[in-house]
Amino acid sequence: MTKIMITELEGHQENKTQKDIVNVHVNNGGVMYVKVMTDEQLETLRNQIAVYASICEQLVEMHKSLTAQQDLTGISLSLYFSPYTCFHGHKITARQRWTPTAVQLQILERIFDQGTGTPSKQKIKEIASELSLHGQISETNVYNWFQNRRARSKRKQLGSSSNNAESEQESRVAE
Amino acid sequence: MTKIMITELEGHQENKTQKDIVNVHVNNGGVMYVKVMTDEQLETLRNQIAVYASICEQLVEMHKSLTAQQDLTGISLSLYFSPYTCFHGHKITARQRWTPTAVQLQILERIFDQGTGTPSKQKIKEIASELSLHGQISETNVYNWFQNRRARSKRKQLGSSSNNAESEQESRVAE
DNA sequence: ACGTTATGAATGAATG
DNA sequence: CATTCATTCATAACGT
Repeated sequence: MTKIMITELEGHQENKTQKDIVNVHVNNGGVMYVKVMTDEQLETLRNQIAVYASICEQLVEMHKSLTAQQDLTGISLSLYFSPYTCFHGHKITARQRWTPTAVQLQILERIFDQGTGTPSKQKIKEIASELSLHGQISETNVYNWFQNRRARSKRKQLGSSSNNAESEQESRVAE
Repeated sequence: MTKIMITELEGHQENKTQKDIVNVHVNNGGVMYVKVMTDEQLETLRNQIAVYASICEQLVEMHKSLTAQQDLTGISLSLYFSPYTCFHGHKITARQRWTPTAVQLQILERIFDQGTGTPSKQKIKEIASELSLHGQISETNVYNWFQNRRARSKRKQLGSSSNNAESEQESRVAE
């Protein structure tokens, strides 16, 4: 039976409608930060994941049938996923600025985490080449990404190390 | 200051591997059940969703190449969904966002109007420090505020003068 | 309750 | 690199 004392931070707002992910002190032993969420929020998360699961399944099915029979001219597109759930704005916009796809991001993060800090020119070329398999990308994009990523992770470091006394006041949700 | 007593349900597990979303009693007023999760767990959820996103994209790619090869008439699945969608930067949480109090806003506006445009790092610190007397605030908040304030006041200028650019929140038609 | 607007925050790119 | 700018997403606030 673990008891946790939750003290709501920043009481500067009277009518907090449903801001309810708060930081939490665990007072048994150390100090541990956890999130608190309502059933509703958790439900939302579950739904989001469920939607993905559903989409994935449908796509897999689709792919299977496609590869199985080649002559299916009328594949019923019953596999519409209703985009309103998770993808609230399925705009068909042509963005002018590059946005990494999920796959690309994953790869980039992985490389970044390997700590091989400096991405040499050669390296950049390679990465860009690999990433181009998963979507439009240029070497400049890769370069910028690493620049920004490093800078921002650094900034985060400094910011958090400022004054971490145990005062319950601090400890805003990490950015 | 709301105090919440968390008692872990079914304490039949010592080494809580990662089943540790527990129910919670709120003892102020009514009884409210919420879940508690560590950052780590939240991260896990995020990753799960990210993985789904990744898989989905890959599947879409697969499908695209398949349909491309085989000239399947009428099967143009526009499976495109914006990568921005739900987890812009893998953020899932209902992020709580800072909202300046009236007093804070007043002060900020005043400083902004003084035209001392660039708020240096040091300045930011001071301002944040002062504003913290009037409510929860972080240096990042201050930084962002000035950033946004400047950008938007500038945009307004431009918009009113010559051709009216689209408002900030438009959605542009695809290519 | 629900759609709109205002605005805090995230981030790709540019600039020094 | 360090900062700044520009654009866009996401949501608090607000009107209906």
